[in-house]
Amino acid sequence: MKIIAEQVVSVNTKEELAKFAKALAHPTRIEILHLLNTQSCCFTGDLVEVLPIAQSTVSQHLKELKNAGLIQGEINPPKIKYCINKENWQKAKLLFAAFFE
Amino acid sequence: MKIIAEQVVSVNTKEELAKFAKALAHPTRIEILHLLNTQSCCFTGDLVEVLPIAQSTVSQHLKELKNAGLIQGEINPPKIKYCINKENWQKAKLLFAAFFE
DNA sequence: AATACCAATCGCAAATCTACGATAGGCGAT
DNA sequence: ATCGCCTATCGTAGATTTGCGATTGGTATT
Repeated sequence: MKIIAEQVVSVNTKEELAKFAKALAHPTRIEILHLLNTQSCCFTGDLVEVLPIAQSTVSQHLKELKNAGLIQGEINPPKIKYCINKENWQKAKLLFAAFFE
Repeated sequence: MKIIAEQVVSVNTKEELAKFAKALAHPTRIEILHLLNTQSCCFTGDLVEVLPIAQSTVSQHLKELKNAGLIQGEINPPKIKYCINKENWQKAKLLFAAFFE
């Protein structure tokens, strides 16, 4: 057995990293995040216009990104404006950077 | 429409990033990569010993990491030694870093 | 040649993901 | 109150993922 037993990456970190990675594990979600990150914010309708998929599917992807904590929505009647959740974005950035050393 | 049309992230980059993210999208695979990255290399059996899952499942995870290009196996009869694929590891590191800015 | 060991693959079941159209709900404008 | 717009949710279908035990295949060793 040549594996060092001590757990250098905590269970929580490991799972948190996997959660963020899962959110990024689809080209559409990568694109959404990239658009939000370069555009500051935008409405669901704007995304639907740009992406080659149905509105309901876009909504689902947004929901996943929201659940992962990477974006947040703000009601701006009658639209909903989505932005990067900067706090968690930074967290994810640091986790990935640390993971890759 | 407030979205800038030009595609800053190419389709290929987008898909490559998603591919790497998918490989990282499971706590077990995060742990395997972390072990390999801190241990240089190790055998499948070593991983099976440490991870709380069946040998066949470990083998499956290793296969996915191999397919994503993040690890490589080298035959060392009668065992197989797995290592980080440094070239792609670096590539992934840079892609994630660029994505998060 | 027979045996033992290690790891990959097969076959299967359950769970999750992706996508869509249809429907529902919230809010402003008429 | 009604209409129209925007977005979330529902229901569903098909694909993919995750996990396991059992089996197979490859490589020393006996």
